[in-house]
Amino acid sequence: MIVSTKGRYALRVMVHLAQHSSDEYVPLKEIVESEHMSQKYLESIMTVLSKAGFVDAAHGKGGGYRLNRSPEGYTIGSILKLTEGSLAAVSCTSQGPAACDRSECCQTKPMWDRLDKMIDDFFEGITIADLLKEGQV
Amino acid sequence: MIVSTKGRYALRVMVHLAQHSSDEYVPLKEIVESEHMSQKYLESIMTVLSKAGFVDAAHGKGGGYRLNRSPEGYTIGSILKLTEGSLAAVSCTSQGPAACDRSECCQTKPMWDRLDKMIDDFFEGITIADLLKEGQV
DNA sequence: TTATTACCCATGAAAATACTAGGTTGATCC
DNA sequence: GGATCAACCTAGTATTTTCATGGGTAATAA
Repeated sequence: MIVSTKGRYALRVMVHLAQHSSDEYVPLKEIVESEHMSQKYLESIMTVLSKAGFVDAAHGKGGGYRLNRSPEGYTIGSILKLTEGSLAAVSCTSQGPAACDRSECCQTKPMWDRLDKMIDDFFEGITIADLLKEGQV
Repeated sequence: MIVSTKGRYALRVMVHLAQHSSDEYVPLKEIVESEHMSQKYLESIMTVLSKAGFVDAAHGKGGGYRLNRSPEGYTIGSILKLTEGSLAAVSCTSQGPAACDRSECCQTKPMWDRLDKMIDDFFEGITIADLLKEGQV
């Protein structure tokens, strides 16, 4: 598994915010109800997104979260890297070159590097805006 | 993480067998020493490869494991699917369509499907023979 | 000042991962 | 036919990751 619920929830929340966009803040409670997620779990994810400047947050009545860019401004890769930490398909490549002491003689290392590159390109080539379109088949 | 040590060990063993090929059997002990792996852990992986008919096994003195096809006959995908069970990047897609009850309305599902397809094509397009070449840079 | 909503910190159950331990079966060599 | 070698089988276990839960605090609006 390359992407856990953490990253998937983050994406779905961003899509939800994009769909219900305007200048209004959307409270977490509403998202949780319509997407059937755990509120407490989502809170911890939203804090990360908020601290990283991906969303604006507002306390109190009428508060909640909202996007601060257009949906085109968020790549899937940027969101997943933030919430998942890394998108590496194997541990050999997730911590930089030093993670594997056999990297110089390992016959499989070049393949993992190519895979990582391919996955990174894939996610960096898709934005939240693309997901909105994709749903309207 | 999409590929655990289990699958990575399996690949490295297959590469090792391909490199030391002939009609001779290679005992696990030798592989473990040259690749620095846990013997007992590898045993459990080899049993899977053996039962699936990927390698021949022989007991006793002069025994061990050997490939029963040419290196071109093994795709990386076939080995990883066997040892890892699945290569799905997200749980939504790993158990077939039924795994996610929101798949019909989910905006992200088509993306996961495309990712899975891409990863599958990647691994099915590489064989053990390719890895042998890759190491000789 | 009360309701609402984000934020913070700690804890925990369940599953997956990466082994470890000890014994059994089958083949070869002397 | 006994010693040795190496695959095979069953079970257990420590560690880590995942996916939350619970309780409280801080900021904002009506």
